[in-house]
Amino acid sequence: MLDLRLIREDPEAVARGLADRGGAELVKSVLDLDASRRRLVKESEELKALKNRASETIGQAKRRGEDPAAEMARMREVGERIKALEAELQRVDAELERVLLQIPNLPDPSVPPGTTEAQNVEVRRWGTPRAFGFIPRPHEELGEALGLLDFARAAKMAKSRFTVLWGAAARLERALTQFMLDLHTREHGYTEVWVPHLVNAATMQNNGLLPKFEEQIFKTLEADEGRALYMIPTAEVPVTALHTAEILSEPTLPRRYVAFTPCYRREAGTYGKDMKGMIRQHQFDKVELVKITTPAQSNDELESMVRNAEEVLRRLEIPYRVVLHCAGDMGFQAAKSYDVEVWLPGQGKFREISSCSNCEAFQARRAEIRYRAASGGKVDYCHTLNGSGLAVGRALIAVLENGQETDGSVTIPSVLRPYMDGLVRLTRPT
RNA sequence: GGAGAGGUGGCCGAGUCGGCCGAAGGCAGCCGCCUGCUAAGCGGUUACAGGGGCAAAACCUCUGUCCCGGGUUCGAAUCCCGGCCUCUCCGCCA
Repeated sequence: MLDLRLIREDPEAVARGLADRGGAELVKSVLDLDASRRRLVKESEELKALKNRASETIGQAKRRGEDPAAEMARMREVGERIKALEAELQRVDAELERVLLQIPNLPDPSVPPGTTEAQNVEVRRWGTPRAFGFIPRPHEELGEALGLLDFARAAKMAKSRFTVLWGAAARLERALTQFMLDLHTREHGYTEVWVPHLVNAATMQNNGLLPKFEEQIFKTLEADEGRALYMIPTAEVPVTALHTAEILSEPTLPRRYVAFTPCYRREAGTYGKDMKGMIRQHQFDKVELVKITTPAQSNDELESMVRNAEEVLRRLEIPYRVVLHCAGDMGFQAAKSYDVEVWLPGQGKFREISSCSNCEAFQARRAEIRYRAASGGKVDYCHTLNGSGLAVGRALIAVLENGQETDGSVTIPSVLRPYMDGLVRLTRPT
């Protein structure tokens, strides 16, 4: 959610910032609603002040043994008027919030303009794709041939976009997870947290996922609809929510958290897209990085977060590139975001394996995550950042495709072998 | 799931038959004084949000907030209803 005050004070700048991402047309209605809201607040507060003063004198009169009946009757009427004003105010507030929730975050000044993927900017590349000497196969072929990935059985018990991992593949999933968590906790200074995988509607809304992305999220069925829980589409949701409605002290910032959770996504509207293999699943594992910082720290912390995500692929010795999103290609909550794209020889292209975003105060404002400045004691909103460090399923794909050999076996990156009892190669079990 | 108890400021804790309670007292923090010794004493001070005034900061003022949401009342931390959470006992359970 954007700062209402900013919209009020400089609506043109806000509209300009939103030009590439949509929502600019909503600025006008925010302004109108805000104006009527303030009118209503003013009037009802004046009446309340009047009423409070009168109640005071009524109390005093009663204690003196007088009968302030006339005054009481008058205040009864004032009370009715206040009630009416508040009903109207509630309506306007709800509408204002509804509109505000539709507006995406403002891009950081360093974000390139543009409306589509084509205007994203590649910032750097690392590693050289292997020369295979044969045509590298996509992971789903490799995995099925090795008896490690089982799409048919997953579809039988659930539906498409689910996968069963057998034996060494299941182990590899766990090894990757463990490796990433160890790297981030031991070397990058993150604190590991374990969090709920189902959260309430308020938490989803504070994050920015509701109401905009309701159709992308799995939801539990409750007799009382208002108490439904949502399966997290990413650990970003519960981890960022950790400090909801808290005031953190500046010296404890930045907070750096890492969490491992499964992620659940409906993938509505992606029919036909990435249907093969386990690129796009309803359920996948992810190691997520979250930071809570002061406004001054956040952009530096974004840079180091991307580096932390990249480091995973460097240690796995898998090529990748880093892309800076243009304004129009960013997620709803992001002010600036980088994708790390891993090289997938089976597809012959780079595919997103991590997305690191600085949401600035967009989420913090909704969730009321604040900090008290070390000097001066001022309270202000924190900035929140999140990034995958990394998507485990896609990392597994990358390991399979990049490590494949002529005979269809797969060489395991050396950094993972300690987590696999020293296993060097995945081969077809005999 | 059943029965009971409870949710007050950074923490502890008091709030009578609803008014003078944004809330006693203690602790902690901050500022100052005093003191010359690893401490104590004295005085003051310390919540958050929103609106208005101000070019703005300081500041002034109003409103709201004693778990949350409704209600009763001229007036509610105090009464009523609903919800959430915590604790104890029982049941069930990985």
